[in-house]
Amino acid sequence: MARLPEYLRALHNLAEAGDDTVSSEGLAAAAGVNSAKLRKDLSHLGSYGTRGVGYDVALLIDQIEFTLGLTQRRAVALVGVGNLGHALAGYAGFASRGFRIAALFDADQARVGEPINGLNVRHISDLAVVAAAESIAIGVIATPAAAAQDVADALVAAGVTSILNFAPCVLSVPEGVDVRKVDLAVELQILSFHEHRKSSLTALPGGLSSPNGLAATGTEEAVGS
Amino acid sequence: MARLPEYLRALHNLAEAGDDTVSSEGLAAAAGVNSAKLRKDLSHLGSYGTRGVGYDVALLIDQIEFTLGLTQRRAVALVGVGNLGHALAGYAGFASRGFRIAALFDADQARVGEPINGLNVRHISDLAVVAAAESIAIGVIATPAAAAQDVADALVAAGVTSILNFAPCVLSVPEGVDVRKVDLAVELQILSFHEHRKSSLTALPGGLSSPNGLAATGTEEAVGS
DNA sequence: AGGCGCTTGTGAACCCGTGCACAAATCGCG
DNA sequence: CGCGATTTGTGCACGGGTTCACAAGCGCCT
Ligand SMILES: NC(=O)c1ccc[n+]([C@@H]2O[C@H](COP(=O)([O-])OP(=O)(O)OC[C@H]3O[C@@H](n4cnc5c(N)ncnc54)[C@H](O)[C@@H]3O)[C@@H](O)[C@H]2O)c1
Ligand SMILES: NC(=O)c1ccc[n+]([C@@H]2O[C@H](COP(=O)([O-])OP(=O)(O)OC[C@H]3O[C@@H](n4cnc5c(N)ncnc54)[C@H](O)[C@@H]3O)[C@@H](O)[C@H]2O)c1
Repeated sequence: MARLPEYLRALHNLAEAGDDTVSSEGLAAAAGVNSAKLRKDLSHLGSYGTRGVGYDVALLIDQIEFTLGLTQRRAVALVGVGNLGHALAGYAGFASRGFRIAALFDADQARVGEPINGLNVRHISDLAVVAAAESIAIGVIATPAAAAQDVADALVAAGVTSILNFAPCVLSVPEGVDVRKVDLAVELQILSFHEHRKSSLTALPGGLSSPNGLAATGTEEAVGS
Repeated sequence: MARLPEYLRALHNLAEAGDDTVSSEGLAAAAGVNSAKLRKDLSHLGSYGTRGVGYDVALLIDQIEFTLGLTQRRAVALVGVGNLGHALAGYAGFASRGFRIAALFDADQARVGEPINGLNVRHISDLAVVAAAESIAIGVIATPAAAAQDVADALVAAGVTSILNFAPCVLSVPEGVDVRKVDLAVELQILSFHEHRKSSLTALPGGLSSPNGLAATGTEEAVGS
């Protein structure tokens, strides 16, 4: 499930706080989900808590990390060392969550050779050999949208089977390759939609009729203090 | 629906390409979704295409932009001008998608006053007055996780009712405030899970038994060339 | 040792999103 | 003017995710 990383983060927080066991209720609150959902998710991966007491934090962390394939530190390639690429390359949060940025690539010769965070930017033409040498299976695209498809093709040709795409465009990849897209403008537009809905609602204080029957789903967070 | 922004982006691309009308099939392909789903989405917002011909691109853009509340250019506040915050502040994609970064905030006095992209960083204590003056309803949090809840509280107190959170933590906000979270490490971990699943599958070539019954949903992209 | 309270695991109902398939409608052309 | 090609809009069934609710199991305290 896509919620396992959230559980994992919450568990690490609990482990740092010194907790040894957690109840499903407590972990659900820390991860911001329903407790029944969490129990069902955890049961699906065969992890057994002990009734009456809860889950063993350290054991559960191991279970989830194994399920997510984080027992090995995975190497990722970052393509496009521009505005966003710099921030990503300098981000310490990846290393602490099971990943190692193994190589940086760019098409701009002026950027090639630039050292970032102890790593030198390499030219995109080196992608294939470096990916093979470092056994890179995950690629991150932080190039303009116009170049994203070409980069994706190059990544796939280099043996990458999972791609995280920051460019606002749809990628077409062969079967067996997974793509996840992160589009920040889309996130803001969804928030804007909520703003629009809210202001329409306050304009009609009785709430007689909502402006439409739409409901945005996804990464939504249920409110509540 | 959360897919409207995707449709909008695809429509803008089509408009730039000079197309006047689109079939649901064509737009669905450009947005990477099923055509029936797209038609149902569009029918939900009352937009009427003409049968036998398709949808009017310009009209549909207006319809979707109205539904998303993008008729007015919305002002957003960005809090935390660090590694990631710099990239966001310098990103041109927000302006072209209906948003205006109206103010930058940070707690670090060394950063206050720094000009970024024609905007000066202000101290977080100015948030309330600036938000009121600029009528800011959307806030972006790009601070460390430890500070995120405090920043969220300050944003809410300043009248912000929608928050985009980049810090890896759950925020608790009062009812009526919407929060969307973007966690890049989570995205990578989901990809890692897919990698793990794929490698387990190839290890058992017959595919007799999948390692578990999990299926990650969400921003997934259906493969296919 | 036995009972009691707490927590997990899960059965089942429910709800919603998804996709198929088709009727209705519109345009272009003869 | 009428017909066929094309495309929208939608009824309906299916599947999966979500939630409630409760039985089963475990530890602790007496
Ligand atoms: N900066 C942000 O905060 C932000 C936010 C959301 C989305 N994005 C998206 O992320 C992408 C990158 O944004 P940015 O602001 O970093 O842009 P940028 O122009 O600063 O950086 C793009 C980099 O990609 C490199 N590049 C171009 N073509 C390439 C190719 N074929 N192969 C390899 N490298 C290539 C360029 O040399 C440049 O260094 C864009 O698609 C943008 O829409 C950025
Ligand atoms: N850099 C990335 O690529 C990246 C990727 C994913 C997630 N993130 C997350 O984004 C957040 C920011 O990352 P970063 O790399 O930019 O960190 P950073 O340390 O470079 O920047 C954080 C900024 O927030 C400011 N800040 C701290 N406390 C504040 C407060 N109370 N009010 C206002 N400002 C405050 C700091 O002064 C600093 O300028 C982190 O939570 C990180 O986990 C970053």
